[in-house]
Amino acid sequence: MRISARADYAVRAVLELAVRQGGDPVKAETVAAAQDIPHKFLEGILGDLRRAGVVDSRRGGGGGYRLARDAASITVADVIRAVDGPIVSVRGERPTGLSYTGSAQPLLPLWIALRANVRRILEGVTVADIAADALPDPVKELAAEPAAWENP
Amino acid sequence: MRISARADYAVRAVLELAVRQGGDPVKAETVAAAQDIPHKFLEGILGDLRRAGVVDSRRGGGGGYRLARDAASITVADVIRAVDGPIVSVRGERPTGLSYTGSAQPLLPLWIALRANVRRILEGVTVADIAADALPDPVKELAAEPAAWENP
DNA sequence: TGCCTTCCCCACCGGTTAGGTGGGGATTAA
DNA sequence: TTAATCCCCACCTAACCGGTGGGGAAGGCA
Repeated sequence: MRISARADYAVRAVLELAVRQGGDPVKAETVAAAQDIPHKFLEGILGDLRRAGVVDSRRGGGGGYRLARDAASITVADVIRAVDGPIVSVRGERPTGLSYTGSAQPLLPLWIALRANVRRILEGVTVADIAADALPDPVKELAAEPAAWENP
Repeated sequence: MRISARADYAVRAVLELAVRQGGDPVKAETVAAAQDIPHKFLEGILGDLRRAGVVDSRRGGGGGYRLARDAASITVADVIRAVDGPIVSVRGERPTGLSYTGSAQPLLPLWIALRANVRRILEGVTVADIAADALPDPVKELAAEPAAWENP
């Protein structure tokens, strides 16, 4: 279960747009420098985010990117789906597309529960939350447990 | 966030050993046929599980595999770690190995919380639970929500 | 002692993905 | 008209995923 570089970069890019909200559009180059993301790679990511309706763009001098809607209405799940597609997959398929037989049958509800649990986090945190350094309480509680920081 | 074929196969293989517990060792070929897993591919997976101390093996006629300990003490997380390494990674690294600066700083606790949440599921479900078709209540509740079955 | 069975190790392989780069065209502001 | 900026496409290398094949090592049995 890996968070890809694209996903990580995308969240950071959107975040960078969020904290510069209100002013002029922000150039891809500016975002790239601020977050230390390869410029051309970031352009592809921003293209995905635009097609998904997360950001808006304007070309030409003084152009750049800005959020397409309020930061409080953009969840981390939105961003990740925009660049990576489905959040959780098993062997490349959505859990609902699987079929198990015999004793393996309870595996399906297990994967479904896992996905629901992941969504609970990623759909419950907005870009505004992160920008304000104010993660929702349930998330803060999870991160506060010392065990969560251990690598078993 | 994908569950690899290796992980899926590994859980199903261990499960197959669990339901045949008590008798003779089970041949890889038998597990492969029962769970429709490519035989040679499965052998590699069983090797990983053996090295991780999840299963025991015996060679020669009448040989095969069996669980190394009680099914109730083997969690799904144990099995997945045995074949795929760390459960959650960001850009190939463990979350604790990351460093974010500036406005992206709250990303670290977010990934940590995400990992903790995933672990809660995978470490909370044992092979015995699945074999008995008796998933823990919290998992059952998650899977019972209709929204968990939708593909947004 | 052979012989059969089964695991065990290693090498390889084709296709996909991840991560990244480069060039040039389209659009817009000044 | 010119400079800036996004936009699209092609490409590239390395790694990974899923899978296969051959042969050797260990164990049971006659």
